Amino acid sequence: MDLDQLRYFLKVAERQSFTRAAEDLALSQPALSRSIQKLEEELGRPVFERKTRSVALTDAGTLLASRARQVFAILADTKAEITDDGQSGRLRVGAIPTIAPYFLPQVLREFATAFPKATVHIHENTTDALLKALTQGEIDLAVLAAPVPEKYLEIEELFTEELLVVFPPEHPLATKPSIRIGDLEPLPFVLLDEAHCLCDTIVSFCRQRSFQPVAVERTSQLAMVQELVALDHGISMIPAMAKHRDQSDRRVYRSLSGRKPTRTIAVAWNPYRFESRLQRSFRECLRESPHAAA
Amino acid sequence: MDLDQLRYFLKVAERQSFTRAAEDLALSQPALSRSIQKLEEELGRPVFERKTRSVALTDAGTLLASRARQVFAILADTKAEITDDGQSGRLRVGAIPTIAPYFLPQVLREFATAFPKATVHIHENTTDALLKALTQGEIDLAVLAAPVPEKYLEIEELFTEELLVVFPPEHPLATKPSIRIGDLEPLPFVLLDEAHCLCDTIVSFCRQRSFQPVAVERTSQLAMVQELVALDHGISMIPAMAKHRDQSDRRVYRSLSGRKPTRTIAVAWNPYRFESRLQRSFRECLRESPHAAA
DNA sequence: TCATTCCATGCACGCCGTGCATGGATCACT
DNA sequence: AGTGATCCATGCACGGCGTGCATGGAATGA
Repeated sequence: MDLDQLRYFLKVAERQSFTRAAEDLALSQPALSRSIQKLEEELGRPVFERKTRSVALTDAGTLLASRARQVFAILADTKAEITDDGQSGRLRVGAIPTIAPYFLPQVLREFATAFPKATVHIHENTTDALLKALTQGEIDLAVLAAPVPEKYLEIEELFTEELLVVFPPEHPLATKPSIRIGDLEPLPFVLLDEAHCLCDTIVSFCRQRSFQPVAVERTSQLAMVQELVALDHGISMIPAMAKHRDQSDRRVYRSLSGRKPTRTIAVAWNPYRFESRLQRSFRECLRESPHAAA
Repeated sequence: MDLDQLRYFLKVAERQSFTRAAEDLALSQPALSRSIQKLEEELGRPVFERKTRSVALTDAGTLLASRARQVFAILADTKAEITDDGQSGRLRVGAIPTIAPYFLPQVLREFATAFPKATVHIHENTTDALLKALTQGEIDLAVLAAPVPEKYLEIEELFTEELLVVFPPEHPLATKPSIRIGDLEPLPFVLLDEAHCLCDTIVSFCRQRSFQPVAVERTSQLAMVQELVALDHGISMIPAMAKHRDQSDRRVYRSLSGRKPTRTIAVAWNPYRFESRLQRSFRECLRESPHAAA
């Protein structure tokens, strides 16, 4: 039994194909076949059921996969723990798209100043993908919006920010001394794709006020929402942190009167993995960021 | 990082010497040195502190050793679990010397009949050594005398047997209609070495009756105690199971009147390791052995 | 029937771990 | 202080094992 064999094995299990796993592993398919054969020979029974178009784990394979993952987690954590000097190292930080460009840059700047020897990799993705990556140990931390629908993860709330109503300067709303949620009901909305949790937050806030916002357009990024609002395709709600970066006079941001829509930013990590001192320091940076005070 | 490297590393840690570890591993010392060097290179810091006459684990090495042992335990258990067909396989059974030859043979005979494809290895050693071997996963089961002074082990009591007084036929005790513990107080004893728990059992039984038995001779095995008793070097107490094998008329076995000395036979195993179906079957055999009924 | 998609096998190559010989450092003993 | 012993590190050459390339064999779909 060899760690390489186990690594290969896990990749085949993941891709459900020798050919595709071999590509991922930068290995030829025959070499991979042989490696798995050796493994099966040692175990005395096959770990994969070869089907015509793909391969599937046998019972033995399922057990082995679980244990192999455990072994790699132990080894990776041990290595991290031993090499952890609190100053240098690699940190893989995930963030959802509606947070990443508005909150992370300044945190990264501060962190890079405080820990010049450290390397930070940013993984921008949806909440679901980030949670999966956390669970599988592919990233160390994730910055996202609470609440997080995932047990087995550690969550720390950072701060709560307001969602502001945004519209072009010549919009009728601009003349109102105060804007209430009811005023928005007949208006068309520009919203993000449903994969984004910010969209859920906005829709559920409106629903609590007994109306379903009408989305005339959906885009995949907040910057595009802002542009479409400027073109008067509709109004929207935008996190306060995204307003700070908006220098354009083509958009007006206003706070709702009455109960205001908000979202809470949190950081999540996998408590079953070793937490490096660098990781702890990064969380410290997140907590102490000016945004948290704002 | 390589499993071979970790295996080598653990052996060096155990033997506290590259040279001796290399012998155990059937590897040249230079090859071993290089292997550890690679490991240390990957971890970024030494795992051994090279002293003039031996080597010692660094902090990093201590952590790595603990995790490496964990990894090997997982892999060994996984392999055992996958290849476990309930019929074939290897079982490593430990037993203390005062039990092994008197109780195990018939159990082994029954087990071999019921599971002809299985292989059983017997490790005869003292209680301490067996418990250590259990903890380190070097044996699967141990048959010994309760109580077992070890947490983290699973214990199942099998049966309790009497300790009989033994002496030569012409001994004055032979004429007594009944023998009480007080009658033994002035008599010289032949006892086992102190490493044997049976010795403790006998001494503590006597102490509860307020006397300390006088050992005129100590030997390392029960058969020798029996021979010395036949030569009238002294009397002794012998487990009932050791009487059954004794065909000689040079020794008389008698039960004490009043409260009788006993010992309880138990089987112990490591609950943190995978218990094979073979192992479970062997415990079954132990429970159902005729001795248990006697 | 033919093209396609997979995984397995035959064969030759090259890298990496290994053994042998030796160096360098530290003790123990006289 | 000198000498031999002990122990780990290094230089060098070899050989086994995993690998890539080319190809086979089986199942599938058009």
